[in-house]
Amino acid sequence: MRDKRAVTIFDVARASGVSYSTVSRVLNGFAFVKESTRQKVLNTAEKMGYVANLQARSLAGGKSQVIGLVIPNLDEGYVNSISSGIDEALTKANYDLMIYTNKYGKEAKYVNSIIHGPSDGLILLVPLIPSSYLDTLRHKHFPHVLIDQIDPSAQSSSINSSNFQGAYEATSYLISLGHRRIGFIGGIPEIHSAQERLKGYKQALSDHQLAWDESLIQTGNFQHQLAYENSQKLLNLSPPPSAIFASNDLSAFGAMEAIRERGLNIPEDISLIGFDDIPQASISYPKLSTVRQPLKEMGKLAVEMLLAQLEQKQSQPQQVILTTKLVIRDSCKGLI
Amino acid sequence: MRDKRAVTIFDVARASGVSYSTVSRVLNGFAFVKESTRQKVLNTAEKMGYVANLQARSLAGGKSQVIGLVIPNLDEGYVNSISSGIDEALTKANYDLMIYTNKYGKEAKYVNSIIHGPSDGLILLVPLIPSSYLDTLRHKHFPHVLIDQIDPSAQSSSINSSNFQGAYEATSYLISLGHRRIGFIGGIPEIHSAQERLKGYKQALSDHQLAWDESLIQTGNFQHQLAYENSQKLLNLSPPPSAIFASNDLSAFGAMEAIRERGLNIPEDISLIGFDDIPQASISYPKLSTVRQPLKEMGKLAVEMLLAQLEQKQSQPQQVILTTKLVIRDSCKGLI
DNA sequence: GGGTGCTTTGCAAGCGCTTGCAAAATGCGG
DNA sequence: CCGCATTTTGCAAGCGCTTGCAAAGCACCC
Repeated sequence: MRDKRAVTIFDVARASGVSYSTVSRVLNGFAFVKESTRQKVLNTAEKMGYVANLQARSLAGGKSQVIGLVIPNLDEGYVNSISSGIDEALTKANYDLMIYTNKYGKEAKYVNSIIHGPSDGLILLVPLIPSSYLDTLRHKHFPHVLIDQIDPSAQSSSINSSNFQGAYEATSYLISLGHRRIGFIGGIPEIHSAQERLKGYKQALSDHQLAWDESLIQTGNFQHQLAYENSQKLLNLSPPPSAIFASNDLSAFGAMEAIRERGLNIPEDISLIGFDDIPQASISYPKLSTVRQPLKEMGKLAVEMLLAQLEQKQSQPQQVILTTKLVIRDSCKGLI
Repeated sequence: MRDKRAVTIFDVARASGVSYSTVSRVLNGFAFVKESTRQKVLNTAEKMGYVANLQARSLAGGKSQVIGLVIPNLDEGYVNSISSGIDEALTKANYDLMIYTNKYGKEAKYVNSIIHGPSDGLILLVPLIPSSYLDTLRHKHFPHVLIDQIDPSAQSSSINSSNFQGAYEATSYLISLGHRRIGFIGGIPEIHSAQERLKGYKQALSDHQLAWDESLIQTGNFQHQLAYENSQKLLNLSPPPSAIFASNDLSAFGAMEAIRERGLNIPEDISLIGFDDIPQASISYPKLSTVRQPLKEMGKLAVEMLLAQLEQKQSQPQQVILTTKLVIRDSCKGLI
């Protein structure tokens, strides 16, 4: 079994000749502690190798220095890039990270255990979250931030990127290249970002006086496999589209596979553009043109907003929208 | 601020007319509780929406149901696949996951805080870990499992895959295809798995009476960029190798890029094989032949071994080696 | 030298839970 | 129906920490 004996504030207190509450106050950066005392305590603590017991601290009503992160899963590029940004920011702020995975579609019924868990706050990076979940969070005044999710009531802080705008630009770019029949592979229809991307696509078409053709629009799920199948359908149309806009990079890769299977070349025979700019996009072949979401940035910002809540600096929920950027690489080409 | 009021065992105890310690025992699956009492308590707890306060439980000496995972970072395919396996197994066993990132090379000086943190046990998925770190873990009898790491003293449980064997097979496969000049892109030389893969490569060559040529062996770091540069060097040799074996898939993708930049085709002009079989390998172009490590499996097994330790079922450290498997896809071709 | 108004420190209680120990129930044989 | 061995239960202490409250120090003034 695990040995638990460790240096406690009592030990530190004894060693530095003060009371344990003074030690506690020093450790928590409390005011009203004489500077000389503070130094003395800090030194002995350091010397004795004191390390705070976070569960005790948390139990007693203090902060646990743990932030929870709810994500759909651990092995998806998009989520990982954001998580990585979160992790970096958290590390810098001296917080630990607790990860709760929650597969798409699986009821997120664990709010309660999370709230009663060690986390001081929660970052939700799950696109489809039941509103009951959010209600609980708000009702208990549990600090949280939403990523890639719109809160219709605007009662929770959230971070999104300009999905509409990005999709609009991507589509416009294809149009400017001369494409007129542009296939669209959507994401999960219930998800806000997916809806926005579709809207952006449609808007760009109509702004350029192009009627959009329902048969060119495929409903997807942000995954490789379905995008692959959807692309096959697109390719079966006559005439097939001369370009495809996939709602995320993963789907774009699915499209790539389908296109290649037909013996077609990207971008010579068909142009392809994605959304996200996950790391793979820049090392695929051909390198994928895509709409970049500032993924790490989103994670970092989420942490900042959450910590601001924790420090009571910011009480009003904020809705932030980060701008996307068209990244042109090698997967699109002008129509001759 | 966060509202903390929650249902405690006292509430449950009162409501079901027993003492709080009885409730505690029921909740912990203790023997010596009358079946009828158990049922009654369980029911009221359920009804009242009781959820255990893990920090309190852990403070009081119980289990926290949290496992710590130390990984280099959050956005790398190989690590994520394993982590994903860990997460699934943990979820199934009703444990939560605490993630500690620890960039390659950065001193892992946080053992102490982890040990004093909420984790009941620790999985270390960091290839380069200072032995002082391990010493602390062992000294404190803190349950832990190593992944992809050899413990020379065999005092810690560890999980590895057959790196030597896998590299041997990959190389032999290339040889059987007629290749004689096979470039090798290594991993971080200090890391055991990297060493084993190099050994496997060399052994395969010498078993086939091929002298190995130092200029064909490049020292890498498992990353895309360096592999790209190393591949350029390889390609500059005269004659260049007709095949390249990269120590991991990420490096293989770096090689792909370099090869393509020369206007060469894979596998027509040059064959390429990787190691790991991360998800991208099967959707790249061409699809990458590689040596599959059972990544998820490794994660799952790590959890099992750790939980066995926690339940004191297994006290002897175990060293497990999982077998790799050659996965032949489209990136290798016989020499004409 | 005593009073006043700070600043600094210490004590005690309590966060929600586990667990050793002792007390209460229960069962069984006689 | 009693005594004794077991099975169940309850009590108290304690895990390491925060924090309200009160006591102690201290500087300064009259």
